Amino acid sequence: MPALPRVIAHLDMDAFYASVELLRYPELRGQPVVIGGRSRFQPVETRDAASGAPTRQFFRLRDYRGRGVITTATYEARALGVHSAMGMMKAAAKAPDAVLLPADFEQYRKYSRLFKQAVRAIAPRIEDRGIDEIYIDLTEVVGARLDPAETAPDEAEAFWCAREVAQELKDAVRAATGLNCSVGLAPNKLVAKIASELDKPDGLTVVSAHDVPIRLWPLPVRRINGIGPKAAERLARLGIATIGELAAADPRALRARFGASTGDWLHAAAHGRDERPIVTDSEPKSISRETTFERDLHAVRDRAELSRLFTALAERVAADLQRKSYAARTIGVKLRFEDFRAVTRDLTLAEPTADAAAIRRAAGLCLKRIDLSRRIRLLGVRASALVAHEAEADRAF
DNA sequence: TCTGGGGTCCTAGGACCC
DNA sequence: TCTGGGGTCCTAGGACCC
Repeated sequence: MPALPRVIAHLDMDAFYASVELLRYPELRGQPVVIGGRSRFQPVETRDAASGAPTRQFFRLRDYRGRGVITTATYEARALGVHSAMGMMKAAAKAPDAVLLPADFEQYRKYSRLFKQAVRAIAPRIEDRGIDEIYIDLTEVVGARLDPAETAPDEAEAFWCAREVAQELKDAVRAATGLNCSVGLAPNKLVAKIASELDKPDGLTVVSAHDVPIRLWPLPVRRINGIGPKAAERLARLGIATIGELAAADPRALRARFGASTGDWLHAAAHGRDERPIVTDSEPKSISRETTFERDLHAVRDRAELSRLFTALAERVAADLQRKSYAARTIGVKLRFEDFRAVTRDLTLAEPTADAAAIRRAAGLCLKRIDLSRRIRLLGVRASALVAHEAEADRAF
């Protein structure tokens, strides 16, 4: 029996948070809409002065005051130059009339479960990559559909069949949620991820191994998942801007500049090579809560407020641990100062805990090891070295 | 008026052990 | 030219991703 060619899909929901909001507020369809900022910018339900008909009053980006970044923007807002991770005030300068909505993660998680269920019903081998994207191993689904009399299915046939499956996945997601997604099909995760972005929104894009030079090589190196701003900058200094230029670079030179492991990875990635398997189940490694203050706080002058916020964070971490049935052996804190520099401290305990008071105590010990003379803009509490923790009720028997 | 919140993975040094 | 060498745990920071 010949080995089936591997077929991996990357499925990415289109402007996910914003699209979920448009289901709730269909009157905003076609308008620039951004999600982000503080939760007080909720739409206000009112009545039309003349007719008495109920209407909604939305905040506009120009109304926003305070800290925060854009989480998601509709394609209409992106056309105005607004992108996720952009500061709210900068976005407001570009698109003052864009409608502003605060994030509603409970709602997004609900739609996330819905679309993943719809996919799982067709193709069960799924790797979760966050709330709005997944990898899917379609190898066996495709193998089961190909003619069993076929002795040696080739890559072209496999992708022909996979394209049909992918269209079914898109239809099923749409039926379950009313939302569009984009799918990339490729021999591995790395290429599938890039492929899913090529025809967004509502795309379905195949990039086979044979297509890599035509489809991938003209793209900037930043499109490779794992090459961020720092690596792209270092590559640019070597005169490497595109994936093709990276593919043509001397592997020995890459190893010399980036180290053996990263150098080899860069070379393989540029050639579209990636053997990583689909990981269908994984345990969390850490659970954390953090908050950026409306204004920078001082350890002495704002002691009471900081202490209250610190306790609240510890309590939220404890609640998250208990809800997910984990206990943590390591507790840590994170601070960001007014100059945006971040520091972390952590402490490993003798016994794992999920208790709010114990977490607060350990976090307090961590905090004592930090110089608190500068003003603070962010405070966080983190639990790691997690161990599965039976609920008390279960353990009693 | 700069720059969220929740994560993962990697590196690197020191402690400690055999 | 010598100063042994692995392995694991803990801690801190940083790059990167969604």
